[in-house]
Amino acid sequence: MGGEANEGVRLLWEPPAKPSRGPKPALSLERIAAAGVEIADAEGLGAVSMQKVAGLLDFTKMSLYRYVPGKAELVALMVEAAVGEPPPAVDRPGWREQLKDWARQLARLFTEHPWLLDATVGPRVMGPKELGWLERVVAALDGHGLTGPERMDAAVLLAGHVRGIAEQARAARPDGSPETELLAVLGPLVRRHADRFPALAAAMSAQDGRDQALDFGLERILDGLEALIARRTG
Amino acid sequence: MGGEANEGVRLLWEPPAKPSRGPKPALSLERIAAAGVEIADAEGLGAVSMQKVAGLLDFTKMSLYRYVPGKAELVALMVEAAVGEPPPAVDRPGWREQLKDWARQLARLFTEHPWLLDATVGPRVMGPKELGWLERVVAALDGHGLTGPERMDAAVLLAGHVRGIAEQARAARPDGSPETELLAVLGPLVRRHADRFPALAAAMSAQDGRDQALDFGLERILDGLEALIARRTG
DNA sequence: AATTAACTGTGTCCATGGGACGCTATTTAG
DNA sequence: CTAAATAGCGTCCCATGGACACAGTTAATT
Repeated sequence: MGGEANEGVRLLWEPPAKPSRGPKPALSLERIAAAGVEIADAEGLGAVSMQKVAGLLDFTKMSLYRYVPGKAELVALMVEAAVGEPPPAVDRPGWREQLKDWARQLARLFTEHPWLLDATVGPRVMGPKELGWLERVVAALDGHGLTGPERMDAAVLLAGHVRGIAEQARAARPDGSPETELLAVLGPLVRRHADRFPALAAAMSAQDGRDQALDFGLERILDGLEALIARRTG
Repeated sequence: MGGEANEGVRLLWEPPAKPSRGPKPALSLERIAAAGVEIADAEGLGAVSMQKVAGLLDFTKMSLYRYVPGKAELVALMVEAAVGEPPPAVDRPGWREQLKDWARQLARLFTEHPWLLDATVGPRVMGPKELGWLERVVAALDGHGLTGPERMDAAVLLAGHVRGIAEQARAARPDGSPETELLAVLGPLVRRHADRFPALAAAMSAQDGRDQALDFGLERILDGLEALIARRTG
């Protein structure tokens, strides 16, 4: 319980100020985070343990604690490493294109690192890179008559949608994981209990490409924002 | 790894068919799930262990395994118990009011059981109650010109938004938890690096009630859906 | 009523996980 | 050259999820 949140903040926001005396560190936060990401990409966040990360680097578990206060901070570093610098603003001018591009980039991120979904639940301190992403989307909405909180709310709305879609996409993926692909089990379940879930049974009858869901919600959100912006500026 | 997903499905979807011979079970899935929910409500999902749940019921850890194949299934039962029967459709007629009410109810659920946010990440089998909630929202959209997949996508969109808001609300809550309330740490951070996050710094300058965020996104989504429906039916 | 099969609750054991602590080796400021 | 500071490591502890075998209990069958 004594995680001392301040430590985590410093680790994410301030370069670790290399010491003058003593042996040279053989590791670095970057290498440690990269090793964690590698494991998480391959086997999921659950497979990331101090042991495994250290093992991948040919060090012992306890060595890592010279660099990282605890596992929570390791995961935070992994998130920053995986998120990376926010993609440069696309040169197309409209806010709508900007947001659409941003959402697609974010979706790609969740596809490449599905464990980000697990690593970014719950109260946590965001790092500069993650905040950079947020900055990008809020900036894209500048100067269209929305208030500050409204711009933030719009960002949360967009991010929440992408998250939801990514989660659903992950569940549907075969993955090689022992999870009998969820759709394969949920579909028959709904059909077997069609009396209790008539609307679901009807809605699930048609099959279509999965990527539709991202764009569908995206267009709805953008339409809604456009309506508000028109009301404000017109 | 041998979780045998089928077991979990049966546990959620088929009543456990009480045996004819042998001693009467002193416990029940309901009591076990309730105990788990009690602990999670009080101390978070991380505090839920077989030991603690069993201890709360004055049983030993291993007794639970007579009822539940493993911890994953325990959590699934807890989710079903916490989610409860979907709220009855409100009697106001419009789909818009229906969806608004549904979203608010879901938000209330996440407020009362914040650990639901942790328990409902990642691929998992949904129980009948959870599917009942989904059914409600899909049903509300019946007969307005949307295709089946579109209705599903709309549901995911709405649920994703509520989730995102709930997550953000939880992070802002003081909680008594040792987490230095995130906003209190993130605000100054953004302000200190205002050069790197100009849009964020500007957007965060104004403070307002937190509940705005839920309704803001909700109205945007509903506006977007309304535009689509108008296009389809008009 | 006696037998027996099925079932319940439990005690013991193991592997894995995060983390505390102290020791030794190394490097550089003075 | 010496001493302070720091790096990596070995050992220990505790909590957790779970396997497994065992003894007590109950009801269907004989």
